[in-house]
Amino acid sequence: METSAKQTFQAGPSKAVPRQSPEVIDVDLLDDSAQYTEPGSSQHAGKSTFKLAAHSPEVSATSASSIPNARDHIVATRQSLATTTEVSVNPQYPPLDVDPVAYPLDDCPWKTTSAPYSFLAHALATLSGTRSRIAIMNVLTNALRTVIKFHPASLRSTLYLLSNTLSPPYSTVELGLGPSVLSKAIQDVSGLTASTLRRLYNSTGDPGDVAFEAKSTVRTLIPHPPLLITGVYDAMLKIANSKGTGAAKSKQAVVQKLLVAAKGEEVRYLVRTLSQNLRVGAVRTSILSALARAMVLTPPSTLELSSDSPFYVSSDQLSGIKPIAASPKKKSVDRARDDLHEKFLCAEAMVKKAYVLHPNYDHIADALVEAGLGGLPERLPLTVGVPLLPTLGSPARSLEEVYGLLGSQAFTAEFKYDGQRAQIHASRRSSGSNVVKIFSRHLEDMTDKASLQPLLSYPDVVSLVDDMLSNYERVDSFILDAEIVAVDPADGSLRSFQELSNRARRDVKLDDVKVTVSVFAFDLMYLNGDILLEKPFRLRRTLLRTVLPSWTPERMSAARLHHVQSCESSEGRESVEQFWQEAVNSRSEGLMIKLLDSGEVNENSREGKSRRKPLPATYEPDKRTAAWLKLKKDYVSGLGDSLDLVPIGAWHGNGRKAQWWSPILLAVWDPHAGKLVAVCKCMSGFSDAFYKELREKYPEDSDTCSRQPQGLYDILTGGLKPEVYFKPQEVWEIRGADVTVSPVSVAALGLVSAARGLSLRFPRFIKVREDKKIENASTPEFLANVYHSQQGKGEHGGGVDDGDLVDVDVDESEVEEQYESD
DNA sequence: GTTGGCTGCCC
DNA sequence: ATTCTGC
DNA sequence: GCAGAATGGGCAGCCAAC
Repeated sequence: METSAKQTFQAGPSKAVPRQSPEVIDVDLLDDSAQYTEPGSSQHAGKSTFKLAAHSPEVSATSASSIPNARDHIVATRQSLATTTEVSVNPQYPPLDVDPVAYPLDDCPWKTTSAPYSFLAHALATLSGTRSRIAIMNVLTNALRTVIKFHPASLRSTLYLLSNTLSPPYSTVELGLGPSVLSKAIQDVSGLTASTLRRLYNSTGDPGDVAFEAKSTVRTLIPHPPLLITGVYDAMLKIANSKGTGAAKSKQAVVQKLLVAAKGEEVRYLVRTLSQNLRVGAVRTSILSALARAMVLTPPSTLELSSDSPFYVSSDQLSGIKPIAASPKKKSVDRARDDLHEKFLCAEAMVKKAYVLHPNYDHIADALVEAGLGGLPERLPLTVGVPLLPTLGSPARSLEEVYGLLGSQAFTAEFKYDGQRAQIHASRRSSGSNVVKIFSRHLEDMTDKASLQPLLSYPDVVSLVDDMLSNYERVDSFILDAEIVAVDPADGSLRSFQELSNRARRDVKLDDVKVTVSVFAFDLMYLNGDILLEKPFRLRRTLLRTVLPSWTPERMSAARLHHVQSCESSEGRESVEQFWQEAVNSRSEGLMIKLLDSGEVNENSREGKSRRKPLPATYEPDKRTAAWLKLKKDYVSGLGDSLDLVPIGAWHGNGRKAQWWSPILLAVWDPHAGKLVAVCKCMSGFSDAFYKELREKYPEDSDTCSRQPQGLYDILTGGLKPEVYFKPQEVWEIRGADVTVSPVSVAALGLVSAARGLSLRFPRFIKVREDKKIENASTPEFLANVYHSQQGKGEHGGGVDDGDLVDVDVDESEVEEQYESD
């Protein structure tokens, strides 16, 4: 089998991309169905992935200048192919980006009964071609209308494929497929070598584009039946469900089957879907809005609608809407369009509300098809056992900013614990077996028994909740919001996030729990059958504190229930300032500031003019508003850990950063060894303009950027091997939240741990330190000192004395002293 | 049986 | 998680 | 201001390779 894979495309020395006229490879391979239906086949042995591909030394011929714009090149290639190959065989669909009022829906645009995948690929390709939100909404809306009208049974699969998910977040289905298997499959189907694919990948930054290019070199002799939307979705499920020995092979077999059957643009979006990075400018929110609009315009034919419905428009009304004027001189009055817009807004609110309370596309699709928009509240209620989307906090940079936004309105400042967000559901059952569920921030099920994935599982928290149900007589059911934190079993003092992550995550028995935790509850969304979301936070909190008081089980290592430590704004600004200091000096991330009663925000526009806008203190699923402000110490200048690091290498960026270096590898300066030692990668904080300059300062294969380290400095990278090395010549200020003990970094190796180096949590670029030379960059000792000062900050304060070490603006001479003192 | 790459999740 | 960008 | 995109460190668990 292996020998039949004639590789027409060698890892050629001078070609970055295949030539415009594709050569034909041995197609027998592709049409041999045994090739992709036998999971046991060993044909893939020895092939390497994109990542592992050994690059031939001749690659240097692929200089950036020989391909001024790789993206343009790809587009040109695609167009030239479109007239000659199977791309033109695809059905021609009507344009989707038109005003929905003008979109033709009289004739079914496909010949199959079930909706074909090519239609979805057509929609995705159109989405990719625009950044206009209006066009994106039009495409999504018209595509969904078409599916609803001509094959509503495909709606579920369409929603999952559009949103690039497989199942509700709280179910345990996952693809278990990464770039490794995907790239092997593309190799096998296209016959291209790993290094050719690797080079394509470097220039396009998108595995889907690579697959598209690779497949365009292949001509299939035997026509394949069209892929269907439901078929592709079912294949994804099949991939997800294959587990155990041989799983990788059978996943790859399914992928190859899909790739062989896919034509033209289908290939690109299939692979983007499989790599779980669709990148078409539309995710959940837009999809839900479009779904609502589609239902307004094109309700399923099975529904009986009353003419005065607040959601639907009659065809008479629709035909009364004028097309949008091409010249935007003045907007002509169009009552019918305004009315449609109103209905859109109303329907969008309904669909989004249904989703945030009950995030399940299966249930939404079924409810819409069977009962219409009006059926949503009843069919997707807030349910104990089904997670709702959590309220999110918006960042605040200082206490001044907090007071500026909230003025004199009552708020509470709560400790922001460094643990894991948990939404806890409980319901007492008379039969004895209670319903207890724990969900993560992204709504994954973390309850022990139900979880088949490697997630943190919390039998100790489940046991705590069972205790609560049996001991709190006024409580039958609740949903609460909390942070689970690792604690010292002896005194309950807080431990680090890293310790929490050390917990086993699967099939954990109560007695096996090694890291004790506390549950710090901070909100209550549901109690004894009452939905509390619309109640002000003050009331929710009072209920939480009175009905679910703290609880410490007998057993010392069991999970405990606490309420978060807080300080009220009514205690005065000084107390709040003091509480903030306490948070800074303890093992907490900072504060969460929460509005207690519904009020207003001050929105500071320029020149001191401030507008006030209503600010509810209700529980707002999936919203980031000023009602919850997170004040983290590492946001506040002068408080976070800030390091001066040297850029020493980089990787090729992906997607929108495909033409740039990203991420960048950063190093500390070790004056004793006279070496630069890699600490971490960084991709955040750079503006696009900075990326462009950087690409000019470090052009690929130049004297400042090459595949091997060059220049005067020795470089030590440990487990952080970049694709290219920069000539070390500048120093950047990099901020992080914490210094971490790292399995890959060798920076400060031996100073904190004999086997592990140090790295940085949440690294981001702040600015170039024009005033610093390599020799003035941060040292391993400095890194180790920052780490030690963090450790000093337990529950009991501490760390105040050595707090100087984490100051951003450490005096130049102080830094020098540190070097000397070692 | 052990090691190490891959994956998906937490922050 | 953080950050930047286009609409 | 929202929505989307690109990617950080680090962990356990799984599976393939040795």
